[in-house]
Amino acid sequence: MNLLLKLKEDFEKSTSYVTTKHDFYFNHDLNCFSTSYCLKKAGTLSMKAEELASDCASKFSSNVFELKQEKAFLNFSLKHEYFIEFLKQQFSLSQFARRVVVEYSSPNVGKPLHIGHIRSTIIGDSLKHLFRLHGNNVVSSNYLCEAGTQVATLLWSLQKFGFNESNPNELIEKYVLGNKEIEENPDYKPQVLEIVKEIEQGGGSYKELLDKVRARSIESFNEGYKKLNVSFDETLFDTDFIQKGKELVSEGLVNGLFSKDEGGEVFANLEDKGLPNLIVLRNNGTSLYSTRDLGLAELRFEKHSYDSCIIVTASEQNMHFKQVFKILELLGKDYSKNLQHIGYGLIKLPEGKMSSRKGIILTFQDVFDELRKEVLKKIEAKTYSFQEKEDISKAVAISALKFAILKSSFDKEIIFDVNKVTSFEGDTGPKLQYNLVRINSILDKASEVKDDFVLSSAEEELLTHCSLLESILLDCYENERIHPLCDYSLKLVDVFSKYYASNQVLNEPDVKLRTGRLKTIQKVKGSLELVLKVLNIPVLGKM
RNA sequence: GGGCUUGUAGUAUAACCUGGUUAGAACGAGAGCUUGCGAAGCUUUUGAUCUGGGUUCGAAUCCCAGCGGGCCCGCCA
Repeated sequence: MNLLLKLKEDFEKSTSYVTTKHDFYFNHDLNCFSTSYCLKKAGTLSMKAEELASDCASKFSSNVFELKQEKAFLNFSLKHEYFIEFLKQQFSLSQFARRVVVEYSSPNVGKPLHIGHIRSTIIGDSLKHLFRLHGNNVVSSNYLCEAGTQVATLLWSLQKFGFNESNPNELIEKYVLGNKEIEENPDYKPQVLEIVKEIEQGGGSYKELLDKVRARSIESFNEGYKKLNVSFDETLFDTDFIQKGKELVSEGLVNGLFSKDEGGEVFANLEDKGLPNLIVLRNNGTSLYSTRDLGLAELRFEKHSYDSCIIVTASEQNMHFKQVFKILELLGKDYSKNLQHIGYGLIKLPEGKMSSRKGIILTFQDVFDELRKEVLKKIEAKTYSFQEKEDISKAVAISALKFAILKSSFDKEIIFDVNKVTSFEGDTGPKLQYNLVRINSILDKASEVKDDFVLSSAEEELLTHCSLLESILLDCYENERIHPLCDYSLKLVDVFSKYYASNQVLNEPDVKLRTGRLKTIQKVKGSLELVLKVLNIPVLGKM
C-alpha cells in the first residue's frame, strides 16, 4: 500500500476537501505524515487556518491513520492495527503498462570503459530495474559508436604504426599516438576522413582491421559489464543505421528544413525555433553524431514502438539532443514527443576533465581494482576462504561504486576522487550490505518465527520507515531519478542501526515481543532487498 | 555575446520541482561506548543556505538583478 496515496484518499473522503498529492509528506523530525493544507487553503475558504485544521480534525477518519492537530498543522501517525496488517503483506508497487527504451553506457569502439561511461551505465541500469518493478516493458539498449573520426583515427594509427595484439592497452595507446601524430601533421587529416568513408560503406579495405578492433573492444566492454552485473537487451552499431540517418537528411533537404552551405555541408535551420543550427552531414557526405542519432531514433521506433525512449548521457550533450528531438518533430515524426534525454553532470578527476584523446583517463578497471584492494585490506584478518574473499571484495567494490554514483542527483557534477570512494565509512553501499548481513545473521540463528506477537513503539517506528518505501519508489519512478531511494535507504539503515544497538532480538525473554522483533527485522530485510534490487547491488551472506 | 545548468558547515551532500512545524544525514575534528544477536556500528560536541531586492502570514525553496563554477553554441561525440 502506498501510504501517501492512501492518506490523500482517506483525507478527501472523510473531510470532502480536495487536495493535491503534494499536500502530504512524511515528516522525519516528527516521525509522522503531515500536511500544511490548512495553511494554504484557509485564505481561499475565508477561514482561519487553525479553524480549518480543527474542522478537518473533527471530520477525518481512517482505518490506517490517526490524526493529531498541531495548531494549523495536521500530523498523522500510523495506527497500531496497521502495523499488524503491514507485517502480513508483501510490498505492492503501482503498475504501469508502458513500453520504454533506455539507452545507456554507449562507449566508443576502440576505447576503454572509463568512469564517465560508468555513470551512464549505472544510472541507466538502475532506471531499468526501477521501471521493470513498476510494470514497464523495458528494452535496455547500448549504442556502440564505430563510425566516427575516433575509430578512423585509431585504424589509421594501427595501420601506420602496427598492431601489437599482445599489448592489453594497445588500442588506447595507439589512439593517443595517432591523435598526437595528426595534430602535428594536419596533412594526415584527409586520410582519416577517407577511412571514415570506408567504414560507413562496410569497412572496405579496413574491414578486417575493424572487425578485430571491434571484437577486442566488445570483449573488454563485456568484462566490465559482467563485473557490474549489467546487461543489455540490444546492442546497436551505428553502421546499422547511418543509412537511415542519411535518408532523413535527404527528406529534410527536400522539404526545406535543411540547407546546404557554401562549404557543402548540410545543416538544419533551427534559429527561428530558438535553437542553434545543427550540422547534420559533412561536405564529403559522411555522417556525424547528429546524423546517426536521427537514424537511431527512427530505427528504434520501428523496432520497439516505444511510449518513451530515454537516452542517458553526460549533460554536455543537452543541447545536441534538444536539437535532434526538435528536428525529428519538424520532420513530422510523432515519436519525437516520446524522446527524452537525461543528462548527468560530468565526472571529473581531481586533476580536471578527462580526455581519452590525450590519454587522461580513469578507467573502470582502475577504479574497480583500487576498490577491491581496499576491501581486501579490510577483511584481511577474517577467516574466510580465498574464494570467499574474492567474492566479497568484488561485491563490496561494486556496491561502493554504484552507491557513490547513484546517491547524488544526476545534474550534479562529480569530482571523482578514488580515495574518497574507497572509504567505506558512512553513507555508502557497503553500509546497506552490512546491515543486511547483520539482519540475516540474526534470522539464521532464530528458530521458526511464530504467529503470536506484540510490537513496542521501537518496532513501530522502524516499521513506519519500512512502510514509506512504496511512496519513495513511486516518486522515483514518476520523476525518473534514483537518489531519493538512496537517501531513503540510508535513513532506514540509520534507524535500524540505532534500534539494533538498543534492542536485543534473540535474547529477548518475552516470547511475543521476540517474535514481534523478528518479524520487524524481516520487514527491514525485505525493504533493503528491494532497494538493492533497484540499485542492482549484490546481497551478501557475509562480509 | 547568447543558451542551459549549478552555488547549503573545512570537504562532499539532502531538502528546491510541489514554499510550512527545530535545514537532515555523512566525511573531517574532539570526547565516550564491545563478559550484548557482526563495532563497516552506537552515543555525544562542533559547524552551513553566494549577495541584494521582490512576492508571501511564512522563502534554502518562487520571481528579478548581481557575483562565482561547469557545459554548449558550424562539419568531435
